[in-house]
Amino acid sequence: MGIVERKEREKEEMRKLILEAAQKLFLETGFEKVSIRNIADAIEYSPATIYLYFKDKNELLYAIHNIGFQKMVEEFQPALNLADPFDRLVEMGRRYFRFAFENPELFDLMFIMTAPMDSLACRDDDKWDEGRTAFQLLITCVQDCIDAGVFKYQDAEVAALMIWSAVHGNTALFLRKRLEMFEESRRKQLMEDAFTLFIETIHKGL
Amino acid sequence: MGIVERKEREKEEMRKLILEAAQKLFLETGFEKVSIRNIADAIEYSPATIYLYFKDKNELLYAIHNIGFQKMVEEFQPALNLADPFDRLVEMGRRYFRFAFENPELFDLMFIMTAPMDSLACRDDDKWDEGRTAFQLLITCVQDCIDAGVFKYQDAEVAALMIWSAVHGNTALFLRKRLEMFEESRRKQLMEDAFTLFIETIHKGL
DNA sequence: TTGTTTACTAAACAGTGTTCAGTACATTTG
DNA sequence: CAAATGTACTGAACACTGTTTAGTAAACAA
Repeated sequence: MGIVERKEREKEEMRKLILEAAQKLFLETGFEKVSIRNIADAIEYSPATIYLYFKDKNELLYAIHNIGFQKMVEEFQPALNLADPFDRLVEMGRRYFRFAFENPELFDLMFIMTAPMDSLACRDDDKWDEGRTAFQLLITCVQDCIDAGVFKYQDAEVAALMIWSAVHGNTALFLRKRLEMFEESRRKQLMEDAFTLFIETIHKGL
Repeated sequence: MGIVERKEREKEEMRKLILEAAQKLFLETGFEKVSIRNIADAIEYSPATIYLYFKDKNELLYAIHNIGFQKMVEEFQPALNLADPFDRLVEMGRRYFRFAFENPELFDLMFIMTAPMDSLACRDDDKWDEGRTAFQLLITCVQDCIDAGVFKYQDAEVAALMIWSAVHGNTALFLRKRLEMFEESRRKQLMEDAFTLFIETIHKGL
């Protein structure tokens, strides 16, 4: 009686269909401008159908946020293989930037928008596992730096948070257009300089 | 013939009336949840009236974003009077945090939301003067630190951007609920520790 | 007392997320 | 096989949203 299994498979496929259409539309048009109706049109189903597979729009956004984390972890992989822990750290920073530049909508969803987090708040079972897992990569790297004597920090978690904040802040200010006071031509160079300066500072810093 | 002046005064008062009602509603309910109709109801006018004083919702948000900057600059004033430039820098950082904690909706509008910046994009006359002015305070302070020999940085602007990024990143990650993986009790302490570590790092750093 | 300008609004437009009663088909049961 | 049950889906509605426009009533100028 594989009938119930087939049904489950079909259900899974439908979820995937919705998710892929949604993702495509989002990355094309931006999250703010895509409606449930747009997604429904794209897959040629009624809007109500989507609600049979996702509780609400936030849950759909959360699902795509998850896809984003998968992608990001994949793109971080090469950095994690570098021998020197400090090189590893720097490369992780660079890849954080690059991911944001190349996937601004996805990055927004993962680290800036509130909507997907609102979905998390409704079901108290997990505490943003995706974020936790990704952040753990950074903590590990920082700990390696400490162990290798590059840093003299005591607490790898605190140091990791500081480093994440610095890199994220730069990215977020740019993505949310808070660096508009700099001429467009200088902007990217300025950001890179700020990042480089940060790296130099923590390297010599402590 | 003071009649035209009275009219202008009335127009200005009406703008103020709208702005104050809007601000009150926004700070009570959050920006996402307040509609033009809500504001209109609050001041007992029709929704269409608001469009006689503001081009669209983004412009209204931009006007409130401006009020936020006035408030922020006021709250920064005491920090700017400190004798030691590095103390000044640290105190500015602390006040950035505090402003964000005490006025999360306003902070969001000033540094995270896209809507008010979309308003800016439409009229190319100025390049976010409010942001530029506030950032200039930081640059000046960093330059003072360089002059006093606390920092050996070359470029005050780049250093200021790095510092702003670090402080802002921490704040933004918190406000947008990206530190949910830490238990609520630890969260604030962790943020303070990360800030302190950053301060120590740049102090000894270069 | 005209004519004109100004300030305002009712109503509509085109959209949004979401819900629910109802339908048509697949599956199970007698 | 036919009847009963279960499931997947949808049309249409609800209560909103930002925004525009035609029209009105009052204030002002001639």
